[in-house]
Amino acid sequence: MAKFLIADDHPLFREALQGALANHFSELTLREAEDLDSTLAALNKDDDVDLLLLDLHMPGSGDLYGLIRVREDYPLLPVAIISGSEDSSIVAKCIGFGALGFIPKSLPSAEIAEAIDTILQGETWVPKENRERLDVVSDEDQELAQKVSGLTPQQYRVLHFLHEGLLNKQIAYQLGITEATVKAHITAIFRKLGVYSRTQAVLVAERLQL
Amino acid sequence: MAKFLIADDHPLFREALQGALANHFSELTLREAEDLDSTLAALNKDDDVDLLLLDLHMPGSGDLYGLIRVREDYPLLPVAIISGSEDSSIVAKCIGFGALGFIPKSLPSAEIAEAIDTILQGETWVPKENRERLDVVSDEDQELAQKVSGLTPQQYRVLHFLHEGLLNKQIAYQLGITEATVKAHITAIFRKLGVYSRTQAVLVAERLQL
DNA sequence: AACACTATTAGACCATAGTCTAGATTGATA
DNA sequence: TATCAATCTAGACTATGGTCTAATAGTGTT
Repeated sequence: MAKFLIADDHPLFREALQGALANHFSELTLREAEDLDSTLAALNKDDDVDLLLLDLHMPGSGDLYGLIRVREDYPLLPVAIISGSEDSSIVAKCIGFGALGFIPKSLPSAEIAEAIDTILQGETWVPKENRERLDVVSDEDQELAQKVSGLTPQQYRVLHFLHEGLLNKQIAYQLGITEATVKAHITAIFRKLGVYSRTQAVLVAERLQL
Repeated sequence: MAKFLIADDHPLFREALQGALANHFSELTLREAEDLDSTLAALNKDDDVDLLLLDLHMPGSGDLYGLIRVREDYPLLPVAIISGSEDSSIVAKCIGFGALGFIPKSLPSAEIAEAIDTILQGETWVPKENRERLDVVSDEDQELAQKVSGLTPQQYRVLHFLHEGLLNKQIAYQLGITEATVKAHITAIFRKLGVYSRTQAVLVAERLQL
C-alpha cells in the first residue's frame, strides 16, 4: 500500500491529480501540502512516505530551492517534480539535483501514472522531448546547492529579493521587518554562501536559477 | 577580389587561418587585428571589407560584446564568429545577435573554406551539431543588447568587472584609475542600461552572457 | 530544569556605493 | 582655428550596504 505526498499550491490541481492517481493505484494514501513549510512539516510527521510529488513554483520555494531543501533533509525520499513549464535546462537541473522524475502538468493522466510507476521502481523518468539533453550538473553547482540548502527559509526569501535587484529598504518592506534585520540576514547569507558582497550572492542565485 | 579582416589575439592561429584561406581563395587581401579596438579601427580605415572573421575571446571583447559592438557600428558587414568553444547556447546567441556564421577552430581547413563560401553568399552557416537548436533571441534581449552596444569601451570594462563581483576599489586598481572615476562610470552605465543599482546591472550582464 | 545551540530581531557604527558638479581631453565639423 | 559633443577624469557629499554586539525566543539534549 503506497503513500504519496502531493505538494502543490493549486487546490484544483491537487484534486485532479488525486483523481488520476486513484484510478491507477488501488491501495493509496494521499497527503497534501500547499507550500514548502507544510511540505517539510508533513514529511517530518509521516516518515513512511513513498513518493513526493513536488510542484516547482510554490510559496516559499522559488524554482529549485524547494527541491534542494527537501533533498537536504530527506535524501532517500523519491521525488517527482510536477511543473507547468518544461524548459529543458530546468528539467536537467531538477534531475541533476536529485529528482527521480519530471512530470509536466500538461501530460494526460494515463501517462502520469506510467511515469510514476517508473519512478517508484527507482528509475528516472522525464518527458520524451527532454531525454537527450540531461547534462550533468557540475561539481561546483552541486557544492553551491549544498550551501544554499543551509539557508533558513527567511534567509532564502531575502536572497530571492536580492536576486530581483531590490534595495535592503524594499526587502524590509516586503517582509515586514526592519532594514537592520535584512542586513543581518544578508551578512548570514554571505557567510553561508562563502561570498563577501551582494553582487556575488546574486550571481550564485543566478547560477542555480533559484 | 575579396578582402577579409581576421580579428584574433592568437598570432599563430591568424597565420594558420591565412594559410587555409590562401589555398581556396585565389585573389585575397587580408587585414589583421588582435583586439577589439584595432578591429574597429581597421574597419574604420578600410570601408570595403567583405567579411570579418571575429574571435569571441579577444582583449576588450569578453564573449558577446565584441559582436554586439561591431554590429552596432557596421550593421551591413557580414561577420563570421571564430571560436574555440562550440557550446550551443553561445552559437545560438551569436546568430541571434546578427553573426552570419559560427566556425569552431577545430574545423578542418577545407570545411572552414566551405563555411566561408556559404557565408559570403549571404547564408548562415553553423556546425552540423548546432543546426537544430537555433533558438531565437528574445525581444528583451535584443533591446538589452542595443543598450549595451551604447556603452563606451571603458564603461564596458567596468561592467565586466562588476559582473565578476569586484568592489569599486578593486575595479579602480585593475583599471589604474581612482575609485571616484569608477563610480562615475557606474552611474553612466546605470543610465544607459536603464537600471538603478549594481545588482541589476550585473543581472543584465549575466543575461547577455557578456 | 538547566543547558547549549541556532534563528530571528535590531541598534550603533563604519565601509562602500552612488549622485552631482565640474575640469581636461579628444575627435568631428563648420 | 573655433566650436560643439562626447568621454574620461575626479572631488565633495549623501545614501545604501555590511559588521559587530547583543537581546529574545524556540529546540533539542542531558
